[in-house]
Amino acid sequence: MLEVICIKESRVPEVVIRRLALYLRALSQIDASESAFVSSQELAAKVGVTAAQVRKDLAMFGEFGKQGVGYHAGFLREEIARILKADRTIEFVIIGAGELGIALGRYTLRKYESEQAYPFMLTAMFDIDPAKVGHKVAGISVRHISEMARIVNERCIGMALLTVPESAAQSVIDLLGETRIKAVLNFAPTRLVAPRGIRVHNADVSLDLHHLAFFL
Amino acid sequence: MLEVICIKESRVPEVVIRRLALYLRALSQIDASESAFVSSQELAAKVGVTAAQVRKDLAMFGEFGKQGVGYHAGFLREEIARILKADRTIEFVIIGAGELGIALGRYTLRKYESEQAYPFMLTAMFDIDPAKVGHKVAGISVRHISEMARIVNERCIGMALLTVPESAAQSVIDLLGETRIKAVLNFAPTRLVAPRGIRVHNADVSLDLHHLAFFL
DNA sequence: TAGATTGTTAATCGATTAACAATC
DNA sequence: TAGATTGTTAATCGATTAACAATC
Repeated sequence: MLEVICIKESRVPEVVIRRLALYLRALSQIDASESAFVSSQELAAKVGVTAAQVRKDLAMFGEFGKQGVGYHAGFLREEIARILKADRTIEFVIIGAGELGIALGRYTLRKYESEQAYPFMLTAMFDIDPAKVGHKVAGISVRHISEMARIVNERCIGMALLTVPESAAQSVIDLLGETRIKAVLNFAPTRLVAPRGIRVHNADVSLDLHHLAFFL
Repeated sequence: MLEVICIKESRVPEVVIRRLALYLRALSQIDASESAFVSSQELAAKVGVTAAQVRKDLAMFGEFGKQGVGYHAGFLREEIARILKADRTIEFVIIGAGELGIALGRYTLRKYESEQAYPFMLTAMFDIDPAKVGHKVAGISVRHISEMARIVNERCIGMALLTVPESAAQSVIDLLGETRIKAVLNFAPTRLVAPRGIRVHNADVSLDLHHLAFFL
């Protein structure tokens, strides 16, 4: 007789992670001002989901509440931040120093400097165009793409924003396969074949526009 | 005996609409070059879903294929474009002429001018800052927010991109309640309470970053 | 203790996948 | 006709909601 030992593949649905980010944001807003405890009901109302869903989502990661009382807002915020790795500084790079890349670079750097708990720090920007190399974006120099792999690996950077033209996106992500980059946010309107070990999310404005136009 | 006439509330799941936009993009790419017909299998492979899903999605809107043959690529592209309202020019405005607003304005205008079938046309930009009013973005003048309602209504514009700071986003969308705007793409990192009849989608980079950081 | 709210199990709902008769 | 592929129905899967015992 064969006993199969099933390793509980603790698979967390994507939607749960996304909602966790919403809970974190809501908790960051109430923490200081209101009472020290929040119920799943209150948190749910702020985020726009059901109380049962809040409890279910949190239950995937542990027991954070007290029966009859609710969740300690500060503690829950810290725990969710830990789960989402937002309790440490996350360095990232931007590849593609066009208008969108520069706008996102300035935006995130400003947030990092002004918001206490904002964890994402832009560390470097890259472009293939020699005319752009050397240009400074909010204090960060744009470097040539050929330096990318070395710099990313030296500084152990795991995250990249991809703001290159559609035609360049696939070749850039192929380059990233040789680096420590593990997560990529792709702004190019194209489906990328990701190298093994790299997770790609798409932030495609054209797709959002098409989606919205359906409701006109 | 009472006969209940059930109006088939043709509720289309959000994910289906999103995939429709992906099918449209894939079809636009193959149309000219390859064979005139595509099977659900081929289309599925290009988009990264199953063939059954392609057929199921399309079946929600009609019968577009021929058994044993597949779908005529050009015809299917036109039909999906019609469903997504991408068969006509969709005028939209950008509210908030900061860096992100300007970058998105230039990006979409360039696409509109260079891509044959790109349906989204930026018609006006607005800001509350008098220093920004009058400035031109790729030929489009930035106007004061106080002119927004009048211009949007005169030109029957239904779509808006919201690129104002988080603190201003809710008051702007309240203003939109008085206009013909029906769909809003919100870039501010905050949940908006939409006026009746307005559909809001969020394009929140911070949320995407949190989501991705989970996988580091 | 009494009231409230969690964590969890069971019921429901909806979306995806598989399968196949219809038919080009 | 024979082979292929659709449109659709049934089976599966997974996520959401409801309900409630446990307990603060």
